[in-house]
Amino acid sequence: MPVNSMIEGMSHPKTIAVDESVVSCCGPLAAVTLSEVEAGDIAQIFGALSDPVRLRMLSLIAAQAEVCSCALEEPLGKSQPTVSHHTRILAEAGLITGEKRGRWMWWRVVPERLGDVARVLSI
Amino acid sequence: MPVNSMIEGMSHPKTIAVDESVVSCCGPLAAVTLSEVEAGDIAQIFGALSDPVRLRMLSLIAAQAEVCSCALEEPLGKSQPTVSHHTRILAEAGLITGEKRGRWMWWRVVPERLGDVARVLSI
DNA sequence: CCTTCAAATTGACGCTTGTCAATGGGAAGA
DNA sequence: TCTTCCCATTGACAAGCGTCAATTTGAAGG
Repeated sequence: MPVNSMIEGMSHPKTIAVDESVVSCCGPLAAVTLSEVEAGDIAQIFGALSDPVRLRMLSLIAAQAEVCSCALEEPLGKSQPTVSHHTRILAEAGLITGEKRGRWMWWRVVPERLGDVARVLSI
Repeated sequence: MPVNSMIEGMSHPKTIAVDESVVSCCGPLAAVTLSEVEAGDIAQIFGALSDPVRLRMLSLIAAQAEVCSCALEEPLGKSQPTVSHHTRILAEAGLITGEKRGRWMWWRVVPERLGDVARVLSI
């Protein structure tokens, strides 16, 4: 199974672009040597996971069903623009989804996406 | 289960320092909110996976039982110092292990480590 | 020894990234 | 409409990262 079909793209509200392109579904790293584009797409997702603030953010969101942006600044100890920056990166990687209700932005994790990423590491 | 015991540290030849500190074994992201140190340790591993060249390198190594450093330059299209740089980062993250035999450096993936990382993404 | 060869290290360069102050956009409430 | 409040965007800055040429280390093999 080719590695270029490893992770399924997911759309996201607020026109944040998730790469629906190459990746699509399940397959171990060793199956086939990655092309440069494939590697780039997957690297982007791991890049989203490669920052401590974003990992703690993901952990915070995953712990509840839904979390408001405003509820992230204080536990993370980061400014509002910084929180916005990080949620954007996680969303672009398809790892979280946001929905604006009233004045608040509510974030949820996308478990399927996490599963897809995990599957890349299998063997 | 606390997230600070998520990934088992692994030692590596040639005194490349792998963080044997915090991480130790298995547990989903949502279990407990990550502390800053925990998040930093895990982020380092994802950071190793966040570069296209390193992903292709990992893919190349995983495809065989063992790969010589000298066999990586040409398929990756990178210079010898660059290859050395990337193998070092993957090794420091515990994702590959190297053994020097004669003049050649032979690399293998560490499947258990990949499994541990995958387990972090579970739910 | 001396030479040869593979890998690691150093130094330098440009590009990317995380951060925040300041500003802009848009939705609720008076 | 005007004000308030939450979030996104912009701009700027320092720090980090990927890359390679040049050099060093270290192991074979004459």
